[in-house]
Amino acid sequence: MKSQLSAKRKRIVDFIRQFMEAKGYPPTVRDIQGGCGISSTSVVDYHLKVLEKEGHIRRDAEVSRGIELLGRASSLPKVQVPIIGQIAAGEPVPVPDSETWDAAAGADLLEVTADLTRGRQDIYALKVKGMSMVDALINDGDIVLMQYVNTVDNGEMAAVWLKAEKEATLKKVYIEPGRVRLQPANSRMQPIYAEPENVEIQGKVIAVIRQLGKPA
Amino acid sequence: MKSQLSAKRKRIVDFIRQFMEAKGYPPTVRDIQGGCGISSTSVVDYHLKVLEKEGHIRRDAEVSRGIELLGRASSLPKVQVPIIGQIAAGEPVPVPDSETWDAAAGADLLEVTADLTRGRQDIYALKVKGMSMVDALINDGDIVLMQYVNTVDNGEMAAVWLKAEKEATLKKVYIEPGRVRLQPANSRMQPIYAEPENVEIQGKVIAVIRQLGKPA
DNA sequence: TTAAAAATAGAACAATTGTTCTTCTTAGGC
DNA sequence: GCCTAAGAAGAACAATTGTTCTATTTTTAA
Repeated sequence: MKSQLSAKRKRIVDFIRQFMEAKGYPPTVRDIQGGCGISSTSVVDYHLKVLEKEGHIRRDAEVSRGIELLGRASSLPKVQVPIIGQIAAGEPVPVPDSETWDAAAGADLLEVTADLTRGRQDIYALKVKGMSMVDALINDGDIVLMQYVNTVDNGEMAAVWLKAEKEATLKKVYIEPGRVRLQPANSRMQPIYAEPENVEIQGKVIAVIRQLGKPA
Repeated sequence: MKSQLSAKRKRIVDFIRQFMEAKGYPPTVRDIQGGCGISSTSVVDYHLKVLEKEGHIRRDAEVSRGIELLGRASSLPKVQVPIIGQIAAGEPVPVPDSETWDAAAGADLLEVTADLTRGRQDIYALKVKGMSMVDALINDGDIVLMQYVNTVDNGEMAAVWLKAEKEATLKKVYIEPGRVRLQPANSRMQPIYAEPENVEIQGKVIAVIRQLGKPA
């Protein structure tokens, strides 16, 4: 149902998008009139009616600024995730506290679409430092999205703190009788085993994001 | 400047957010009045004035629905990236064509925030199949964001098609005198060398996204 | 060329909607 | 109690803004 846009109507849609971005609310018919160099409000209304029929916008009758851009741009909400620190082999893993998710708290924020977090709560992010996690297929500089939990299901990847060794690592965790098996994500590599008392789950790994060719 | 919200004002802010999500445009004073069970428009105006002074919203005077939520919505635009196929060791790498970025073209779309693509154009995505890319620290099921280019700078990671071997791989590419060095991202591993005629750059790797614990 | 469809113009109207004014109630500090 | 500030109520007003009507021009198709 969504046919191709004529030049003028594409201009109108673009204008609505820009206006929305700049102001936070949609333009009026007269805003569009001025912004697109159209000489009458009735012409704007005419094109808006066509755009609605073609499925590019949705309009609410008799409602001021009652225009919504469709084209499934607005579907997925964004989530802001605080980057609370870095994870490195020899350092304790930063853990979120009650203030971590206060909007005011000024930490670095990463913005991701909600499909990455799948609507989960208590999400935070850590920046990976060093090459010690390559067995988990995680590189220096990667961002790991974490969920703050103290237990994980078998096979889920978690940030693990090995108390005796004072070492942080990212591994798939399997609870086995009398021991915990820590399995690298790279299944070609060998697991290591640890005493249950020696293992502290610091959080569950939800996703990994790597940007290549970063500036310094 | 952003003090804590009283119960009633928190309700108003939440209502504005929900209304915005549902309708695509902000509510009127009277919408808020009805939605929050307030008995007079002047009371709504009173609270909106306070919310603006406290920095939670921005208002445009004399403008209908002239309310913008601040704080969140740092308004990084989102980008829709088509997932045009999969990349596996023994298969040719899908390359985008002119129709790939037509909004209408129905392929799977991945939505990411623009900071991931850094505003680059001609971005597409591939789903990694198989374990053959683990030397690039890329796992089965990962999504790689690609930019459609035929040449890369030294050290950038690219999707490479080795014509003779009929094999696809993701490697860092270094042009050297008389040969091309293909270096795994895992720097502990050894590079391989190829004839320049045997190397076809299919695209540059911009980012890697991995979701853990996916449903089937 | 000619007729139909698409697009444009200008104006007037009516509904929506922000603003303001006055009065009243409630809550907390002294 | 008495005071001040915050909050609430209702109504009236004025600006904003969507809608509609008729007439005209341009484009498209036969």
